[in-house]
Amino acid sequence: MQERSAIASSATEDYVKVIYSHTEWQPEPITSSVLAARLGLAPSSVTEMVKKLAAAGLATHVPYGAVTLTSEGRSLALRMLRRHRLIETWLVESFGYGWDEVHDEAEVLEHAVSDRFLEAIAGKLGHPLRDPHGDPIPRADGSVEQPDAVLLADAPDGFSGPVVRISDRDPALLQYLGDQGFALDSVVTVVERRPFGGALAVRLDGAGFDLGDEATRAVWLGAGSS
Amino acid sequence: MQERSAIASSATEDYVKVIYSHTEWQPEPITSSVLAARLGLAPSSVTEMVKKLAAAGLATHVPYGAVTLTSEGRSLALRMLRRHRLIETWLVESFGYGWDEVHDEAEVLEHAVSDRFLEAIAGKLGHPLRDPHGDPIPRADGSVEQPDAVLLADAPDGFSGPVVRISDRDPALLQYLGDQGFALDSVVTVVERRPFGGALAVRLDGAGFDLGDEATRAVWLGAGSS
DNA sequence: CCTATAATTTCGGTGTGCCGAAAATACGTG
DNA sequence: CACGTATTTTCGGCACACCGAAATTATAGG
Repeated sequence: MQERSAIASSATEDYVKVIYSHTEWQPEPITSSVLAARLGLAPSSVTEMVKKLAAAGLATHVPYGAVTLTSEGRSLALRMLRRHRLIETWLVESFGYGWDEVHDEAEVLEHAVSDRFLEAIAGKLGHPLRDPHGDPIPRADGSVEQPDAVLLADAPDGFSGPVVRISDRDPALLQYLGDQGFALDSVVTVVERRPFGGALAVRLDGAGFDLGDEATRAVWLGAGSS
Repeated sequence: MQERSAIASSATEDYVKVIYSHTEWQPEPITSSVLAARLGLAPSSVTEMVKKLAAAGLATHVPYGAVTLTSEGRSLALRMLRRHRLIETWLVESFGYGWDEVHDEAEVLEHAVSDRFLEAIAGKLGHPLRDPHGDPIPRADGSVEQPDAVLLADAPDGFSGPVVRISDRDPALLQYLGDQGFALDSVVTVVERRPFGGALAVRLDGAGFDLGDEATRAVWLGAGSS
């Protein structure tokens, strides 16, 4: 029998969160090198730490292969995502942070606040189910509403639908998209895909512009029409 | 020339805060063993860490003697006290925490929140100058209003004055005093000092009771009358 | 002033989490 | 299928902050 839910270190919480987050966007499990890149660490550090996660019963690891979470690891990850996203929502709603400014603050606070405190802010916010970027906020019991959505990069020409989610990975991109008028629920229409891997022409609030590869792979559109 | 204000570790912040706090109550500088006791650490750990504080230009240390802060150390300490006390105030005002419940949460958050965040809550609270225990909150520029007050243990018989400060060191004591009706600004009158180091009889809101040594050395009364 | 006791420091050691360099393994291409 | 490249792991090391045991220094009482 493994150690039953010993208190996880801040590092452990970060690893687990990143491992889980990856599967939110991509079905394939994450590899060491991607994990290292996301965490900004050397690959060797990741290998070592993943071994510890496995020893703690939070992850399983095929040597030279992928890293997967156990159900215990997944539940810790969901707990951390709930914390991160509730805190982000709260910073925007109650403190006037912009959606491009919340990430770093939430990154620190998610490890620091108590459950009591967290649930207090959840209550104040009316137990929201999505954060300022449209990311779903797991409930305290670990259940999540995964919105079905199509990546803007994958949307067919003519497709039109509301923005339901925007990746918060790159604050600069968030700021740029915000400046262009992108917001949750604003309706985007795919006008034309420029040939040879070029930009994607879209229309938003009547105005049209081109989006590069990075941007179109960071925006999800909800149920719409072709 | 020393390292100019490199970012202090959480441990450093704690040491400096405790060293400073001690001088708030007692004029003599703190010794290693008291520091160790306050921090809940082994004396040997403290010796070692104090050496690092000295190397960082935050403290000076006479071997086998006292630990004192440099002006740089003092300013870091004041910064941490401002954080701690603002957060405590905020937890009470905005989250319904009791004054005996805020300490642990604040202890963690004080190392985690950004300056931007801290000043946002300071603004929300109207830039208060004292926390729920009556402890003075340093201003952002490092200045502090030290209320002049007399320790209940030192007050003469017949002395009467408002509670201006209660030590937050022992949550259980805070809870007890709260239950007895003690609050900031409630007026306490010293009735009689029982002989042979006995309890102190006081009167509060018409009711009278005896307080032991520990309690009378945790309560300060403001300008009053004998 | 000298000694017993108390406070402090030194010393060797621990756990966590990180790194770079070198070795091991996997994988695509010819 | 064999070989070169890319990925992953192993290994030795480091910084931080902690510990207990042993050695050192301070201090109070006789």
